[in-house]
Amino acid sequence: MAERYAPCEIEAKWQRLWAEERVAEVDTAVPGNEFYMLNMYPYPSGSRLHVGHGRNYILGDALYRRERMAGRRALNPMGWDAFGLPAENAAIQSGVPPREYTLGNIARMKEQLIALGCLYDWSKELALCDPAYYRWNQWLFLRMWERGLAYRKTAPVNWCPGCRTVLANEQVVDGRCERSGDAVAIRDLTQWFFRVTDYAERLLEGLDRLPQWSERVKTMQRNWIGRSEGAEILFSVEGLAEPVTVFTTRPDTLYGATFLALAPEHAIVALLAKGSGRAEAIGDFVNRVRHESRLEREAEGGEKEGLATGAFAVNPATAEKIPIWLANFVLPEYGTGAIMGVPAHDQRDFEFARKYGLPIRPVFRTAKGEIDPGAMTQALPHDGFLCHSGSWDGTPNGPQAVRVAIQWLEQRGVGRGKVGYRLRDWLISRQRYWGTPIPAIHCPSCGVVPVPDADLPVLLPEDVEFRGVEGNPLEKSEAFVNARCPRCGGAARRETDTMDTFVDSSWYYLRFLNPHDAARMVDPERVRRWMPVGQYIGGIEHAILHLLYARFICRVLKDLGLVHLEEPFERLFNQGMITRLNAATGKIEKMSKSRGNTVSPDELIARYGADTVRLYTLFIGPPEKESEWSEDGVAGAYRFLNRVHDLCFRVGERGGDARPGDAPRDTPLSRLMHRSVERVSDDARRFHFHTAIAALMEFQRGIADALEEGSESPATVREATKALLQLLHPIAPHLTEEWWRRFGEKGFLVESSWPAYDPDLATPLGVTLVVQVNGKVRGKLEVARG
RNA sequence: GCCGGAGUGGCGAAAUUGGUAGACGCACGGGACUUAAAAUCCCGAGGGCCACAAGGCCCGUGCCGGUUCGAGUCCGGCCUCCGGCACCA
Repeated sequence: MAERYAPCEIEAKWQRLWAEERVAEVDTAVPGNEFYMLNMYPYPSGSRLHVGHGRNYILGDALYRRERMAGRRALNPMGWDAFGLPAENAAIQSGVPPREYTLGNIARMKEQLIALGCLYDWSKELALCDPAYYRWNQWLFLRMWERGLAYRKTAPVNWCPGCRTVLANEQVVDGRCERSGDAVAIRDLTQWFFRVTDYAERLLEGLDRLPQWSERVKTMQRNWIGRSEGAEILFSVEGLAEPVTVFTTRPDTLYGATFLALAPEHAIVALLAKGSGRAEAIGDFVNRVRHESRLEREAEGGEKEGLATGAFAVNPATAEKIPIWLANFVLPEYGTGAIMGVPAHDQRDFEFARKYGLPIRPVFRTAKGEIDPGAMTQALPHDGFLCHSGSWDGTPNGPQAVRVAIQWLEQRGVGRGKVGYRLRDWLISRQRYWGTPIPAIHCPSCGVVPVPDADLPVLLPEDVEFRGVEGNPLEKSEAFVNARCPRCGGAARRETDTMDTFVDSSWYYLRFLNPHDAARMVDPERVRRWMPVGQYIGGIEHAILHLLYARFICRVLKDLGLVHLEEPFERLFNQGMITRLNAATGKIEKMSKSRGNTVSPDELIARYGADTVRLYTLFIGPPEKESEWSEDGVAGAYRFLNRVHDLCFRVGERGGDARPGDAPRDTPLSRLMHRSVERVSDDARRFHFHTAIAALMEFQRGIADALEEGSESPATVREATKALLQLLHPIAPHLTEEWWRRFGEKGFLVESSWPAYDPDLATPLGVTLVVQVNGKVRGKLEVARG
């Protein structure tokens, strides 16, 4: 009579034993070559605390176990990225203070992770909302400020007049506040930035040294940085002392520039309006464009809107007066916020010129000759040879033409070659309570003054109220806001902006090495031993922002002499998201708390056990792909574990006590074993646990059949069964530990060595030869290898 | 709109390098065991056509086209869905 598989008892027992005997403890002082950790950052949901899908954690844990079994050093710490909007919104909605809400979520999720059998080294646990952690955000900020890498400038924000607060883009729906429904206004605020653009070139170059990152992510990052070579050209403006600077990638088309277009936000607009006699029309236009929400303005390839300022600039090449326009499609953040309009050769400029009756002048002559501008229906390609371009005439299109133009500009002092980037500086200010306070003090006489290191951390006050209608609660805390100027000692006002949570998550991986070090941010010696992170796992939604910021901060730390490396993550794996139908929107969306479509693992664990949940989660499909959550296959996963349990029981009953080496080497079952070890090892290496599981299912069936038929020696069956347990262990750790011990092994299975295989025995004896005629299968032959 | 990715049976999927499309599961159908049911085990199955049968033929990896002896895989053009977003001059 077979024994029943009782997952709850087995799992509770092993979770207790692992904790008591401290399996996961790894001394960071010991050099190692692998370092596993988990990305805890499902932006933009903002919540770093829920167990939404669990696959991230199970994937990470399975890899960690595989590495341990392979005898390689691995560290599996857990960090909680616990600042963010959801905690603050929860406070507003329910009255629970953000800290309480956050710590409660951490405690609950920790329980869930332990219940899933994840082996974290809890001695290295971090919470990023802990002052012991965020004080180092502040310390880093001060070092960056000293070096000019942190600075202030104005930037527009979404302002909700009803809530008297700044809204995240996510909170603006159709130009209205998602909570109050008020129309959202654009306001200019002076805010803090990190000068990530100074690192654009280094961030771009570094991608070439990351062979173990997917091309997919590297391409996205390259496009995001958006390097483009071109030139800045100075256009003098009638009646003004200062010229307008324009960035263009095609300085060679300068002779075809028939107008200038400025972003309505451009600093010079106010000056132009003053002398123009149409200040009112200009003011209206600027206002209108600025109140188009950013999304509207940037979306839908929208309608080109423009207004002539009445002012004129001089084209430095032709010496002609050309009109200065304002245009909604020129963005203040890119380049210089001003462009030269070359309608003959740029589609957007062409549409704009047609709409407003501006001249179109081709400056390239193609094989077909010149084209009548009036007959054009779209912009011409840059093709052929320059014409109508003075001394540049006859230069062929391409880098040469650009060089000729730049040389000409530089000789006359009206422009220069320039590399432009699409990347913009990182706005880190948030007008919110639940984040790292920015360590600055506004003094009426000394200006903006840094908080001295000795006064860190600047603590978030706890005695604040959340009602969601008075703006940032920090501003209401007298005890927080009222400060002494560190320089003159006079009464001053503390900065109330807090930091973007991406600052926290940009360096936490380093902190796992010295989580309780009160004296310094990072420990360079341990960094030298452990870094870079051997394997980083995170959702594909972080392909750009988080990973770029983390690479940026790592470079800053290197420049500060704190770390020796520029690239923190040697190998990157981006798992796809688990999606699920959102009942509220009727759409299939990524599972996230802010979208309210998460699934808790508790119920499934209670019904089938953690091993089944892990097995099923990994069996869904390839982890790099997104997949839609469904529980249809859970029962099948459970059945498989039952079969394994049953097999082990029967082998234990009849298997004898064969010793290693007793088993004959070359039998069908031993060949299957070697083949299975090979398949599972290869699949696990490339994160394809789902096909590894398929191989394990075939392996289990093979052993069971051999046992049933009595075709193999007890020693071979027992050896194969133990190999099955080892291969299955990263996926279903509890059941496999249980049988490993029952088969008389001492110590933990997770500490055993990963089975090796003999390539000769892993190769099938026979091969199928397929006969194809014209690509169609016409026959098959079974033949012996060789 | 821009950048990146995906689309294969009723469903999740496999095919790592251009060479047997659908492994392994779910759901389903049939059978064994049982007084019965559950559980378990065994068998079946992409679609269509021909055949009493063994078996044979055709079609089939989102759509249209191309390269190749041969395409799920490579190339060009579309459609739909997902992620990111800042009209990139």
